[in-house]
Amino acid sequence: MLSKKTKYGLKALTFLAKQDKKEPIPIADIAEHENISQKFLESILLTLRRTGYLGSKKGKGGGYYLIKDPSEIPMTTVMRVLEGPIAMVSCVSLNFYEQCEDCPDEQSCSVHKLMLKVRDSALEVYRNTTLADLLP
Amino acid sequence: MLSKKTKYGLKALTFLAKQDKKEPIPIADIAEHENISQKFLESILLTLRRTGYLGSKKGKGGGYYLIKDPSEIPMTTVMRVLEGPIAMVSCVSLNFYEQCEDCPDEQSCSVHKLMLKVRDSALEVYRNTTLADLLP
DNA sequence: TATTAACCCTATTGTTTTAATAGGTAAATC
DNA sequence: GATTTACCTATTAAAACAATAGGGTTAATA
Repeated sequence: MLSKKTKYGLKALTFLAKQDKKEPIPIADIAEHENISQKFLESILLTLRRTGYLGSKKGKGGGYYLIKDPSEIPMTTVMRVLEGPIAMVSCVSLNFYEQCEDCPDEQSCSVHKLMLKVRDSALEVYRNTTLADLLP
Repeated sequence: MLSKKTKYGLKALTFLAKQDKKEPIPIADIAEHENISQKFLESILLTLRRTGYLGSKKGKGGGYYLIKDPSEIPMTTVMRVLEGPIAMVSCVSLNFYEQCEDCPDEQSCSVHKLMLKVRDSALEVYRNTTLADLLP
């Protein structure tokens, strides 16, 4: 299941992408429009800033805004930062690889084989989908 | 992340598929060969029986065995029984659909849009992969 | 420079899910 | 009828999740 963190993060990004003017939007505004706990959203936006696609400005008139055009923001980055590894098992993860402790041989492991396919298909979706594709 | 339940279940099915003779294999044997807690595996195999692909026999000489050929066992069924819905959000689930409580309009929801794509791609993998494809 | 409104950070808590354990029941075989 | 094996119920320990609380810091504005 998708975590609420990711769900809220995506909704927040979409909300920012929909803004006409690219002025900073306060957290409180996003939280209200998307029905998200403000404090929770705060931490999510902080996390999202690590993607480099999201900028923020402090003080009066401040808030969050997109640095890049939505069409330049791929879901691979967003999903990895919010949800973590795209792979369902660490032994098929590109960015978070770890050997399975209980698995004697990766090549002959059925779980490995299946999850490799699933990862590849998910990756193709995320790579070919940008924030712009998610707008109404 | 894939649950251990699913991981173990897949390993157990693969182990059964690899057997030359199709005689029942006791849980204890599967558990030992695949390094799985026997009690945990018990409940997993019970769950898997609901797919209709797995048979069991009690008493001496009993155990679990595949009813169908591995090539006739698609991953869609196995994954749904073990891991639950293939969709990452209930509003895009085919078999476990539920409306999101916080979402005013599904059609315009960015999460819905993205997760629909992800579901479709995962579904394609699971539909086109049988237990036979996972054998070494 | 004082104020304001926003971002930033740490810690805690309640809930749910997961992974496993324990103990007993039912059925098949010898 | 003793043994073997699957079947069922309940409990628990640990982890992850979703939020809450409270305060601290920063930077515009007046």
